[in-house]
Amino acid sequence: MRFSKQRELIKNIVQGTNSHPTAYWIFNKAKKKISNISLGTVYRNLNKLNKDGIIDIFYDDNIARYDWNTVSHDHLKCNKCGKIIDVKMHTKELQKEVWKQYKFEADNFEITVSGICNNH
Amino acid sequence: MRFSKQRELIKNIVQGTNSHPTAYWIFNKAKKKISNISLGTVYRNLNKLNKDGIIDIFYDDNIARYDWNTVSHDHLKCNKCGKIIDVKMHTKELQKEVWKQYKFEADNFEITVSGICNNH
DNA sequence: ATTTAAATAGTAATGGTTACTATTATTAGC
DNA sequence: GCTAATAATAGTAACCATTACTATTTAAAT
Repeated sequence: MRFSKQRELIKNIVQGTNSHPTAYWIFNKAKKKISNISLGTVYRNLNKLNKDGIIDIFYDDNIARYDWNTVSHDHLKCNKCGKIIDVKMHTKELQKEVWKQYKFEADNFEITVSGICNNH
Repeated sequence: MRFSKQRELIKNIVQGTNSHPTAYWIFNKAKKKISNISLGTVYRNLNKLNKDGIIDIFYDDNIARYDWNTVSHDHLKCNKCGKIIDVKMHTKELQKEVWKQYKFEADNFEITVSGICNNH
């Protein structure tokens, strides 16, 4: 993969926020540095960075969000303020449970917890 | 809400399968009974049935899937055959965990487990 | 039976994302 | 440093899932 200042910028934007941004948010942020950057470039690079394991993609309902945190983790989503908080849940018990009950070999857990965060 | 044979059909299709169908799949199935049914009608009624608590919507990556099972439950997704299996995980421990560690009042858990199902 | 408004079919529009293409820019070999 | 090869880009068109619009049909209350 060849260097490009667009990809470098996009990577830095994702790695510089905890806000789990959408592609469009990243695009607008990027435009402040490279005013004619293309939305297609943003998507192409986000996908490329994801395939290389540099960033993470997850879906909040039906839209993609990007995350610098590539180690498997979970999300707490506040019903009052919409904030999404990164957490790491203990899944060992769940893993045992699905194996015992369903003979399912789990290799990944995606847990989204909805509720009310500690700001309310 | 007024009766309509289209909505009745759509409800029966969703309630008659465990396959977690997409809107388009439901549309095609519905066309066999009402050949000129409109895709918009399918979407409108799926949303209406969901708002009335008759069916459930969840998102598999970025596309909506519909489920007759409206009680909170979780999914095992097989990486080999793509099959999505309904399960009910025990979330009491997780609930305690998010409260103790993050002071987050959980009211719903959405857990998707990826792995290999017992057909492989 | 008549009236009223909800629901529909058909189609256009929207929003997020991907594909295409001519041009630009990185990098390897001289 | 210069050139050649080709990866990456900007700009735009296309795509797909979903929603909105509108004239017409239909359920059901009077």
